[in-house]
Amino acid sequence: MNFDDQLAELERGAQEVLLKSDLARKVARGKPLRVKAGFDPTAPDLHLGHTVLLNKMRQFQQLGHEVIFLIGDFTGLIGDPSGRNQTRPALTPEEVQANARTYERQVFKILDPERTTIDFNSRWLSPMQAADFVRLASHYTVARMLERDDFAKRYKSGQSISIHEFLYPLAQGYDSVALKADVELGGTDQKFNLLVGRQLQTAYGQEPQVVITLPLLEGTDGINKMSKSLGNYIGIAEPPTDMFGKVMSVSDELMWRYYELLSFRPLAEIAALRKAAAEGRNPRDIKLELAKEITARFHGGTEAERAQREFLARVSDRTVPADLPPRVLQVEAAGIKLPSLLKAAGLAASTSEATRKIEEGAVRIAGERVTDRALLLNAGADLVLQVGSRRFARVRLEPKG
RNA sequence: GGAGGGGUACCCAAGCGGUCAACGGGAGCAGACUGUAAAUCUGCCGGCUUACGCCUUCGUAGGUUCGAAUCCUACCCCCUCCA
Repeated sequence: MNFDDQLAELERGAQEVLLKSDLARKVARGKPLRVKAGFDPTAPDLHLGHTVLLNKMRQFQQLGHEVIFLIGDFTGLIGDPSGRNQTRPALTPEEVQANARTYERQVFKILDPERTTIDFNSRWLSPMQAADFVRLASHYTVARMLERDDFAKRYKSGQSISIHEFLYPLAQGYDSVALKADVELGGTDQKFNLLVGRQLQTAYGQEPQVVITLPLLEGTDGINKMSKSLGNYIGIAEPPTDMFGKVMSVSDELMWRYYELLSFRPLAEIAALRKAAAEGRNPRDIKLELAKEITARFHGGTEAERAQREFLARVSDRTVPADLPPRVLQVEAAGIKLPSLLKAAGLAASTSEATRKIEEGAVRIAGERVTDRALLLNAGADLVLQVGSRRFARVRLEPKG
């Protein structure tokens, strides 16, 4: 890949590159760059939102650069005040290690293990003496600290800012010094912290790192950023059919955003897809390709194909999934009433809910809509139950005792 | 340390002695529509029920009352202002 293409590739999808000229100069040297990205030691359940960053790291790797996956176990003690997060409970070293292993397992679906170094910032931050921290703190000013938007807002509105919160950006910035980072990647919400790194590197006599911020991916609702707590996420460890279905459930508009940030396709190809859509190609088919690409990334091509077939069968043709694991339920000799059965099969949270769903016409047995809430099912039956278009169960009823 | 405000179902938020399982909004679920969605419209949205009803819920624990989310007492928690 030539120089210009390489630069274009690295800037793809980025919100900001500070400074582009620095990046060009560093790349032009032809030596592998040290690319750093920090991760919180908590919440090791990664979702697609996290992978925007990982994808960028991967791009660097493909161009021959070295990536440092930094786990902020020390800074985790502080708790990032970005976006006014609550103080997090301190994790034990064992928990941090366990989380790190979970990260590794998930992260190497995207990153190249050969070109990835996993590191912990406690390695250099823990041994620091109080005097070292004083020295570190001397390189930054209160005025600059208060430039950060959330600090500024809180200060202005009279909300408290603990001194230790100032230490977070400093510690994170110092990580770049310790690692001699050439590039640091992060979400747009990290911009301030990343820039502190540049400042501190200069103060410690190093060449400042290039800061690349990446946009925060919207969740499946298309409004809020993807997050586990909002329930609008697509986890990278989710089963293929769920993953496929969730990608398909995003709006047409959001699909293009996902293409831009999650697909590995060249930009030219994506442009071609847009053109096709504008000329009347069914957006559903374009979305299928996206869903397949993403599912294949985490589960392999075969599973992705299967998930697609399943999706089309279930949603387009409204048939039940092929390989439902059968469940055996014990029932009284007199049989079991439908609402109780739905609850026992895990398709409804309560018999009350089950009753409502039956009356709403949402319940099907073997594909046939059932509206009789008093329906009695007897032992010996082998049933495929369905609530709505998404919840299925196969149950075999056996007499109790 | 002083003064004041508040804790209601998943979230926000009304209610301020009975008509309250509790207005309204959001989220969620379902039906219709569709290209799978999104949007829109409609319904549901504590539990149990042989559908007649029954049971539990409004920070916690007591009390007053025929009757309390609503009044009283104590306690716990949160917030704001002053110091």
